[in-house]
Amino acid sequence: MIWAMDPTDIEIAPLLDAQPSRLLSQVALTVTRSTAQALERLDAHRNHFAVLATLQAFGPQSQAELSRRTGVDRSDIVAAIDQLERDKTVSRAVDPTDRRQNIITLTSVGEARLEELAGALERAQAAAFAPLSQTEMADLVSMLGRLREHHRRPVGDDAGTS
Amino acid sequence: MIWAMDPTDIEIAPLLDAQPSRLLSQVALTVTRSTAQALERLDAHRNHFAVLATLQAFGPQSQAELSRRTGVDRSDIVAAIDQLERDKTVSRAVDPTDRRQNIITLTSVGEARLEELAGALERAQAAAFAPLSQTEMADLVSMLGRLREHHRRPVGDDAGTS
DNA sequence: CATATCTCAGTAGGACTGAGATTG
DNA sequence: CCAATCTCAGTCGTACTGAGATAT
Repeated sequence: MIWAMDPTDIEIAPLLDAQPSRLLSQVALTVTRSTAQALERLDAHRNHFAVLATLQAFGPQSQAELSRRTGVDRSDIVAAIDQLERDKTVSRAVDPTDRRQNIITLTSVGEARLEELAGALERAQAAAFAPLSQTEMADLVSMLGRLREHHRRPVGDDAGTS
Repeated sequence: MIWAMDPTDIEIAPLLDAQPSRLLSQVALTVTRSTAQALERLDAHRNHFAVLATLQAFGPQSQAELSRRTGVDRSDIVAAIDQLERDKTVSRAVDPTDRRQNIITLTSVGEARLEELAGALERAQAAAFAPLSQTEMADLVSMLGRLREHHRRPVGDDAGTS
Protein backbone atom coordinates (compact mmCIF):
# COMPACT_ATOMS: atom_id res chain seq x y z
CA MET A 1 0.00 0.00 0.00
CA ILE A 2 1.36 3.37 -1.05
CA TRP A 3 0.45 6.65 0.54
CA ALA A 4 0.25 9.63 -1.69
CA MET A 5 1.92 12.36 0.34
CA ASP A 6 -1.22 14.25 1.09
CA PRO A 7 -0.14 17.52 2.68
CA THR A 8 -2.47 16.86 5.58
CA ASP A 9 -1.07 13.39 5.98
CA ILE A 10 2.51 14.04 6.97
CA GLU A 11 3.60 12.12 10.00
CA ILE A 12 5.89 13.74 12.51
CA ALA A 13 8.51 11.83 14.44
CA PRO A 14 7.14 11.12 17.91
CA LEU A 15 10.34 12.28 19.57
CA LEU A 16 10.09 15.56 17.71
CA ASP A 17 6.41 15.96 18.29
CA ALA A 18 6.93 15.48 22.00
CA GLN A 19 8.90 18.72 22.24
CA PRO A 20 6.60 21.38 23.65
CA SER A 21 9.09 24.09 22.76
CA ARG A 22 8.83 23.24 19.08
CA LEU A 23 5.05 23.16 19.17
CA LEU A 24 5.03 26.45 20.98
CA SER A 25 7.22 28.24 18.48
CA GLN A 26 5.37 26.81 15.51
CA VAL A 27 2.01 27.91 16.81
CA ALA A 28 3.34 31.27 17.93
CA LEU A 29 4.67 31.85 14.44
CA THR A 30 1.39 31.23 12.67
CA VAL A 31 -0.70 33.06 15.23
CA THR A 32 1.64 36.03 15.20
CA ARG A 33 1.54 36.07 11.46
CA SER A 34 -2.23 36.14 11.21
CA THR A 35 -2.58 38.91 13.78
CA ALA A 36 0.22 40.87 12.12
CA GLN A 37 -1.59 40.61 8.81
CA ALA A 38 -4.83 41.80 10.34
CA LEU A 39 -3.06 44.89 11.66
CA GLU A 40 -1.16 45.40 8.43
CA ARG A 41 -4.46 45.75 6.59
CA LEU A 42 -4.99 48.83 8.76
CA ASP A 43 -1.40 50.00 8.19
CA ALA A 44 -0.61 49.17 11.77
CA HIS A 45 1.87 47.06 13.67
CA ARG A 46 1.80 44.99 16.87
CA ASN A 47 3.97 47.55 18.60
CA HIS A 48 1.57 50.34 17.73
CA PHE A 49 -1.22 48.56 19.51
CA ALA A 50 0.99 47.86 22.50
CA VAL A 51 1.96 51.52 22.80
CA LEU A 52 -1.57 52.86 22.37
CA ALA A 53 -3.03 50.41 24.86
CA THR A 54 -0.36 51.26 27.41
CA LEU A 55 -0.90 54.98 27.00
CA GLN A 56 -4.61 54.53 27.48
CA ALA A 57 -4.10 52.46 30.60
CA PHE A 58 -1.45 54.57 32.33
CA GLY A 59 -1.67 58.01 30.77
CA PRO A 60 1.13 60.14 29.33
CA GLN A 61 4.56 58.67 29.94
CA SER A 62 8.08 58.54 28.61
CA GLN A 63 9.34 56.24 25.90
CA ALA A 64 11.49 54.44 28.44
CA GLU A 65 8.42 53.68 30.50
CA LEU A 66 6.54 52.50 27.44
CA SER A 67 9.42 50.22 26.65
CA ARG A 68 9.43 48.69 30.12
CA ARG A 69 5.70 48.20 30.21
CA THR A 70 5.23 46.80 26.74
CA GLY A 71 8.40 44.74 26.64
CA VAL A 72 9.20 46.38 23.31
CA ASP A 73 12.82 47.40 22.93
CA ARG A 74 13.65 51.07 23.44
CA SER A 75 14.89 51.43 19.88
CA ASP A 76 11.76 49.87 18.44
CA ILE A 77 9.67 52.24 20.55
CA VAL A 78 11.36 55.10 18.75
CA ALA A 79 10.24 53.77 15.39
CA ALA A 80 6.72 53.10 16.64
CA ILE A 81 6.34 56.58 18.07
CA ASP A 82 7.71 58.10 14.87
CA GLN A 83 4.89 56.47 12.97
CA LEU A 84 2.19 57.12 15.55
CA GLU A 85 3.18 60.77 15.72
CA ARG A 86 2.90 61.03 11.93
CA ASP A 87 -0.58 59.53 12.22
CA LYS A 88 -1.52 62.08 14.92
CA THR A 89 -2.49 59.27 17.25
CA VAL A 90 0.06 60.38 19.84
CA SER A 91 1.97 63.54 20.57
CA ARG A 92 5.60 63.72 21.59
CA ALA A 93 6.84 66.56 23.76
CA VAL A 94 9.96 67.12 25.80
CA ASP A 95 9.29 66.85 29.50
CA PRO A 96 9.97 70.34 30.93
CA THR A 97 10.85 68.89 34.33
CA ASP A 98 13.35 66.41 32.90
CA ARG A 99 14.45 67.35 29.45
CA ARG A 100 16.01 63.98 28.75
CA GLN A 101 12.57 62.49 28.41
CA ASN A 102 9.79 62.76 25.90
CA ILE A 103 6.28 62.71 27.23
CA ILE A 104 4.08 60.70 24.91
CA THR A 105 0.39 61.46 25.06
CA LEU A 106 -2.55 59.69 23.47
CA THR A 107 -4.67 61.99 21.30
CA SER A 108 -8.39 61.59 20.71
CA VAL A 109 -7.56 60.31 17.26
CA GLY A 110 -5.39 57.77 19.05
CA GLU A 111 -8.25 56.66 21.28
CA ALA A 112 -10.35 55.90 18.23
CA ARG A 113 -7.43 54.22 16.51
CA LEU A 114 -6.89 52.01 19.54
CA GLU A 115 -10.47 50.81 19.41
CA GLU A 116 -10.12 50.08 15.74
CA LEU A 117 -6.98 48.03 16.27
CA ALA A 118 -8.40 46.26 19.29
CA GLY A 119 -11.38 45.16 17.25
CA ALA A 120 -9.26 43.89 14.41
CA LEU A 121 -7.04 42.03 16.84
CA GLU A 122 -9.96 40.45 18.61
CA ARG A 123 -11.38 39.14 15.36
CA ALA A 124 -8.01 37.83 14.22
CA GLN A 125 -7.45 36.07 17.49
CA ALA A 126 -10.92 34.59 17.57
CA ALA A 127 -10.11 32.98 14.25
CA ALA A 128 -6.62 31.91 15.27
CA PHE A 129 -7.76 30.27 18.49
CA ALA A 130 -11.07 28.98 17.18
CA PRO A 131 -10.47 25.34 18.15
CA LEU A 132 -10.26 26.17 21.85
CA SER A 133 -13.22 26.49 24.18
CA GLN A 134 -13.52 29.49 26.44
CA THR A 135 -12.37 27.44 29.37
CA GLU A 136 -9.37 26.22 27.46
CA MET A 137 -8.48 29.74 26.40
CA ALA A 138 -8.56 30.84 30.01
CA ASP A 139 -6.34 27.92 31.00
CA LEU A 140 -3.94 28.65 28.18
CA VAL A 141 -3.66 32.30 29.12
CA SER A 142 -3.14 31.40 32.75
CA MET A 143 -0.37 28.95 31.92
CA LEU A 144 1.35 31.31 29.53
CA GLY A 145 1.14 34.09 32.08
CA ARG A 146 2.85 31.96 34.67
CA LEU A 147 5.51 30.95 32.19
CA ARG A 148 6.19 34.56 31.28
CA GLU A 149 6.56 35.36 34.96
CA HIS A 150 8.88 32.40 35.36
CA HIS A 151 11.12 33.57 32.54
CA ARG A 152 11.17 37.14 33.75
CA ARG A 153 13.73 36.20 36.38
CA PRO A 154 17.12 35.71 34.72
CA VAL A 155 18.34 32.73 36.72
CA GLY A 156 17.75 32.66 40.44
CA ASP A 157 14.44 33.22 42.15
CA ASP A 158 16.06 35.62 44.59
CA ALA A 159 13.12 36.84 46.58
CA GLY A 160 15.41 37.20 49.58
CA THR A 161 18.95 38.10 48.61
CA SER A 162 20.38 40.07 51.52
CA MET B 1 2.87 57.18 47.40
CA ILE B 2 5.62 56.61 44.89
CA TRP B 3 6.52 53.27 43.41
CA ALA B 4 10.15 52.65 42.69
CA MET B 5 10.10 50.91 39.30
CA ASP B 6 11.12 47.54 40.57
CA PRO B 7 11.78 45.41 37.49
CA THR B 8 9.42 42.78 38.83
CA ASP B 9 6.81 45.39 39.51
CA ILE B 10 5.95 46.63 36.05
CA GLU B 11 2.28 46.71 35.37
CA ILE B 12 0.99 45.79 31.97
CA ALA B 13 -2.04 47.40 30.39
CA PRO B 14 -5.01 45.06 30.86
CA LEU B 15 -6.04 45.42 27.23
CA LEU B 16 -2.56 44.43 26.15
CA ASP B 17 -2.25 41.64 28.64
CA ALA B 18 -5.53 40.20 27.44
CA GLN B 19 -4.03 39.42 24.03
CA PRO B 20 -3.19 35.72 23.96
CA SER B 21 -1.19 36.17 20.78
CA ARG B 22 1.21 38.52 22.51
CA LEU B 23 1.61 36.24 25.49
CA LEU B 24 2.18 33.35 23.16
CA SER B 25 4.92 35.00 21.18
CA GLN B 26 6.63 36.34 24.28
CA VAL B 27 6.74 32.97 25.94
CA ALA B 28 7.74 31.24 22.72
CA LEU B 29 10.63 33.63 22.37
CA THR B 30 12.09 32.96 25.79
CA VAL B 31 11.49 29.24 25.67
CA THR B 32 12.99 28.97 22.22
CA ARG B 33 15.96 30.95 23.38
CA SER B 34 16.70 28.73 26.34
CA THR B 35 16.44 25.52 24.35
CA ALA B 36 18.53 27.02 21.56
CA GLN B 37 21.21 27.88 24.08
CA ALA B 38 21.18 24.40 25.52
CA LEU B 39 21.79 22.98 22.06
CA GLU B 40 24.36 25.61 21.23
CA ARG B 41 26.47 24.42 24.15
CA LEU B 42 26.71 21.14 22.24
CA ASP B 43 27.39 22.96 18.96
CA ALA B 44 23.95 21.94 17.74
CA HIS B 45 20.85 23.61 16.42
CA ARG B 46 17.11 23.01 16.66
CA ASN B 47 17.01 21.92 13.05
CA HIS B 48 19.71 19.34 13.66
CA PHE B 49 17.62 17.68 16.30
CA ALA B 50 14.56 17.77 14.09
CA VAL B 51 16.40 16.08 11.24
CA LEU B 52 18.04 13.42 13.39
CA ALA B 53 14.81 12.57 15.16
CA THR B 54 12.96 12.29 11.86
CA LEU B 55 15.62 10.06 10.36
CA GLN B 56 15.47 7.80 13.38
CA ALA B 57 11.70 7.57 13.20
CA PHE B 58 11.26 7.02 9.47
CA GLY B 59 14.60 5.77 8.20
CA PRO B 60 16.64 7.04 5.26
CA GLN B 61 14.81 9.63 3.20
CA SER B 62 15.28 12.57 0.88
CA GLN B 63 15.83 16.16 1.95
CA ALA B 64 12.45 17.10 0.53
CA GLU B 65 10.80 14.53 2.76
CA LEU B 66 12.75 15.75 5.76
CA SER B 67 11.58 19.25 4.98
CA ARG B 68 7.93 18.20 4.83
CA ARG B 69 8.08 16.18 7.99
CA THR B 70 10.01 18.61 10.12
CA GLY B 71 8.42 21.78 8.79
CA VAL B 72 11.90 23.15 8.23
CA ASP B 73 12.33 24.97 4.93
CA ARG B 74 14.02 23.10 2.12
CA SER B 75 16.87 25.60 1.98
CA ASP B 76 17.50 25.38 5.70
CA ILE B 77 17.55 21.61 5.43
CA VAL B 78 20.46 21.98 3.04
CA ALA B 79 22.45 23.91 5.64
CA ALA B 80 21.54 21.47 8.40
CA ILE B 81 22.58 18.45 6.38
CA ASP B 82 25.82 20.18 5.40
CA GLN B 83 26.71 20.46 9.05
CA LEU B 84 25.46 17.03 10.06
CA GLU B 85 27.41 15.44 7.25
CA ARG B 86 30.56 17.20 8.41
CA ASP B 87 29.91 15.79 11.89
CA LYS B 88 29.49 12.28 10.44
CA THR B 89 26.08 12.01 12.06
CA VAL B 90 24.37 11.49 8.72
CA SER B 91 25.46 10.42 5.27
CA ARG B 92 24.26 11.97 2.03
CA ALA B 93 24.12 9.90 -1.14
CA VAL B 94 22.44 10.35 -4.47
CA ASP B 95 19.46 8.05 -4.88
CA PRO B 96 20.38 5.67 -7.73
CA THR B 97 16.71 5.16 -8.61
CA ASP B 98 15.99 8.90 -8.81
CA ARG B 99 19.09 10.96 -9.20
CA ARG B 100 17.35 14.21 -8.35
CA GLN B 101 17.20 13.14 -4.74
CA ASN B 102 19.73 12.69 -2.00
CA ILE B 103 19.15 9.88 0.42
CA ILE B 104 20.05 10.95 3.92
CA THR B 105 20.91 8.19 6.36
CA LEU B 106 21.46 8.30 10.10
CA THR B 107 24.86 6.90 11.11
CA SER B 108 25.59 5.20 14.41
CA VAL B 109 27.39 8.35 15.46
CA GLY B 110 24.15 10.11 14.64
CA GLU B 111 22.12 7.80 16.84
CA ALA B 112 24.33 8.63 19.79
CA ARG B 113 24.25 12.30 18.94
CA LEU B 114 20.46 12.23 18.84
CA GLU B 115 20.32 10.82 22.36
CA GLU B 116 22.72 13.47 23.54
CA LEU B 117 20.62 16.27 22.07
CA ALA B 118 17.37 14.76 23.28
CA GLY B 119 18.72 14.68 26.80
CA ALA B 120 19.87 18.28 26.66
CA LEU B 121 16.53 19.35 25.24
CA GLU B 122 14.58 17.51 27.88
CA ARG B 123 16.53 19.20 30.65
CA ALA B 124 16.17 22.62 29.08
CA GLN B 125 12.46 22.16 28.66
CA ALA B 126 11.96 20.86 32.17
CA ALA B 127 13.48 24.12 33.37
CA ALA B 128 11.57 26.28 30.93
CA PHE B 129 8.20 24.74 31.80
CA ALA B 130 8.90 24.22 35.48
CA PRO B 131 5.85 26.14 36.73
CA LEU B 132 3.41 23.76 35.04
CA SER B 133 2.18 20.51 36.52
CA GLN B 134 2.27 17.34 34.46
CA THR B 135 -1.43 17.61 33.83
CA GLU B 136 -1.08 21.18 32.70
CA MET B 137 1.77 20.27 30.38
CA ALA B 138 -0.39 17.61 28.79
CA ASP B 139 -3.24 20.09 28.37
CA LEU B 140 -0.91 22.67 26.91
CA VAL B 141 0.53 20.24 24.41
CA SER B 142 -2.94 19.08 23.45
CA MET B 143 -4.15 22.61 22.86
CA LEU B 144 -1.08 23.62 20.91
CA GLY B 145 -1.36 20.49 18.82
CA ARG B 146 -4.92 21.33 17.89
CA LEU B 147 -3.95 24.89 17.08
CA ARG B 148 -1.14 23.71 14.83
CA GLU B 149 -3.59 21.46 13.03
CA HIS B 150 -6.01 24.35 12.73
CA HIS B 151 -3.39 26.57 11.15
CA ARG B 152 -2.19 23.91 8.79
CA ARG B 153 -5.15 24.60 6.54
CA PRO B 154 -4.52 27.84 4.62
CA VAL B 155 -7.95 29.42 4.85
CA GLY B 156 -11.03 27.28 4.47
CA ASP B 157 -11.70 24.04 6.22
CA ASP B 158 -12.80 22.63 2.90
CA ALA B 159 -13.65 19.06 3.69
CA GLY B 160 -16.54 19.35 1.28
CA THR B 161 -16.40 22.24 -1.16
CA SER B 162 -18.73 21.42 -4.03
C1' DC C 1 31.63 61.42 37.36
C1' DA C 2 27.79 58.15 37.15
C1' DT C 3 23.37 57.46 35.37
C1' DA C 4 19.22 57.91 32.45
C1' DT C 5 17.06 59.00 28.16
C1' DC C 6 16.47 59.25 23.15
C1' DT C 7 18.20 58.14 18.84
C1' DC C 8 20.55 55.86 15.06
C1' DA C 9 23.33 52.51 12.72
C1' DG C 10 24.17 48.12 12.51
C1' DT C 11 24.22 42.96 13.90
C1' DA C 12 22.43 38.20 14.33
C1' DG C 13 19.47 34.71 13.52
C1' DG C 14 15.06 32.85 11.45
C1' DA C 15 11.74 32.11 7.91
C1' DC C 16 11.25 32.38 3.49
C1' DT C 17 11.57 33.38 -1.92
C1' DG C 18 13.30 33.02 -6.66
C1' DA C 19 15.92 31.04 -9.82
C1' DG C 20 19.27 27.90 -11.94
C1' DA C 21 20.83 23.19 -12.75
C1' DT C 22 19.61 18.51 -12.96
C1' DT C 23 16.66 14.71 -13.47
C1' DG C 24 12.30 12.27 -14.21
C1' DC D 1 7.04 20.41 -21.98
C1' DC D 2 5.92 20.02 -17.11
C1' DA D 3 7.22 18.74 -12.40
C1' DA D 4 10.30 17.59 -8.51
C1' DT D 5 14.65 18.01 -6.22
C1' DC D 6 18.81 20.27 -4.50
C1' DT D 7 21.27 24.36 -4.01
C1' DC D 8 22.52 29.22 -3.56
C1' DA D 9 21.92 34.08 -3.16
C1' DG D 10 19.32 37.22 -1.34
C1' DT D 11 15.06 39.43 1.05
C1' DC D 12 12.21 40.67 4.96
C1' DG D 13 10.82 41.33 9.56
C1' DT D 14 12.34 40.73 14.49
C1' DA D 15 14.96 41.34 18.58
C1' DC D 16 18.68 43.31 20.03
C1' DT D 17 23.43 45.86 20.77
C1' DG D 18 26.65 49.77 20.92
C1' DA D 19 27.52 54.23 20.95
C1' DG D 20 26.80 59.24 20.64
C1' DA D 21 24.32 63.32 22.22
C1' DT D 22 21.96 65.35 25.87
C1' DA D 23 20.49 66.02 30.40
C1' DT D 24 20.23 65.05 35.65
